[in-house]
Amino acid sequence: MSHTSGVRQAQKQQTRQALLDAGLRLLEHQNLSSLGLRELTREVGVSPAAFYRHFPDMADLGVALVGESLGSLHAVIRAVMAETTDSADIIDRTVAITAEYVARHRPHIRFIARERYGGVQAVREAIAAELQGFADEVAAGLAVQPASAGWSPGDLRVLAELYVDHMVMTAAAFLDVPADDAAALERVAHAARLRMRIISIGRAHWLDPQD
Amino acid sequence: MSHTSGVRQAQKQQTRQALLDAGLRLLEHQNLSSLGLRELTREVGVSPAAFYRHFPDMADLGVALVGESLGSLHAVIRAVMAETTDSADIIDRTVAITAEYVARHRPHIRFIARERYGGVQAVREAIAAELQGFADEVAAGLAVQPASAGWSPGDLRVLAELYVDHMVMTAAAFLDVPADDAAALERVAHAARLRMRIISIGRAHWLDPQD
DNA sequence: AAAGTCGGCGAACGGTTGTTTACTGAATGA
DNA sequence: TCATTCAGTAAACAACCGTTCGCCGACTTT
Repeated sequence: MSHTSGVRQAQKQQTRQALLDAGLRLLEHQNLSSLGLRELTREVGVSPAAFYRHFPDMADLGVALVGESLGSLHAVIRAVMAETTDSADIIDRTVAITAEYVARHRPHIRFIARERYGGVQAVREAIAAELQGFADEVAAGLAVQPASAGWSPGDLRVLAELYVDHMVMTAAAFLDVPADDAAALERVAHAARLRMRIISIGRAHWLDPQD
Repeated sequence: MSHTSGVRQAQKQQTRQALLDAGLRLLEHQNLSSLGLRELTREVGVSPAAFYRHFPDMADLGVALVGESLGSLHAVIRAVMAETTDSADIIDRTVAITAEYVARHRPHIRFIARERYGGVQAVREAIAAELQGFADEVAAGLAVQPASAGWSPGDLRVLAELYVDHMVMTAAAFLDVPADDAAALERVAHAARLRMRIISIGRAHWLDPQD
């Protein structure tokens, strides 16, 4: 049995993290599948061989980055869903939170957008699994809302996925905007709120007889 | 002044097309930015240097592929939008057409999905421009519909973009399904129709006072 | 204090890459 | 018919790639 917090382990974690950080930095302008092992270790300042002490593969580093990028979002989503207030401003808050999250984790989100349909299967699958997890949480949150009366579980799941996809779509739109262009940011946010309202109204009138 | 249809030109076009075809084939399982020039020419059966007779760049070949992939879609979209029938089955038809288009142009669509947020800027921009063109057409189609009364041009544009994004989203979902798994295809189609109905209902009730 | 563990290093491996060069030979136009 | 154009070639270039190897030296356990 070894200590989990020895100097050894700490130093190892440190260069592992340095690899992840440098990877994210380099991936801001290129694909995971075109990121070279040597290119990465050069950026960190370690020898190429050192890479293998931490990851067997570049794909493996990618999967680790997915966890780092999306892991902290679960808590955020849960927090948003917990506010059962059916009021209108929940849309505004959701969009604002999305904008802030993108602003604060720009490289992470860019990485996710790039690799969601990228060339590395293991990474694609990791992202898909994470997004499905989000959809699960959203679906659970929707299920307890009064507005969901009359919805079949399957249809509710589709609605949850629509919300998640919309969130991803919004995040990607924020990515295309320079972080300091307030006017453009507001335009994107306005469009996002508008889309969300359309969806919410559609949900509210789903069971209307005339439709 | 040279003939545009000489034997010379025809043969050149032929190997140019061979390069595009081979590119699409190889890009089914990898990124554009990780596709090697030699890898491509090897697949076609020409010398590496021959590539430069047709494209200055790999990025340039990518842009050409974007045109080939999305160019023929304009006509399809215009056709769908022309059916001003506000009836419910226009949704079913739209989804069916999307499914068929994906089935018939699988590698093209996969390429677009991969490179939409991929690592090659010129290609990203080409795709974005093409999608904006689609949104223009959809917006124009929506504008003449009675259901659009009371919508500002800006909001109508957002709605059009939502429809286009939804189409892309649906196409990407079809990509993840093996082309012969009828049950899974129908599941995706069902979800797509459901999402589109939610959006359409939201649109219809947009101006309701209670919302 | 001695023995063991293990993260990082330097060097070497065979192989691939993009690009340039001077060339050939068939289609072209006068 | 003869000169010209030009798509495609073969060869060479330096640069870079991922991966393996044995070794070192600091930390860790006994």
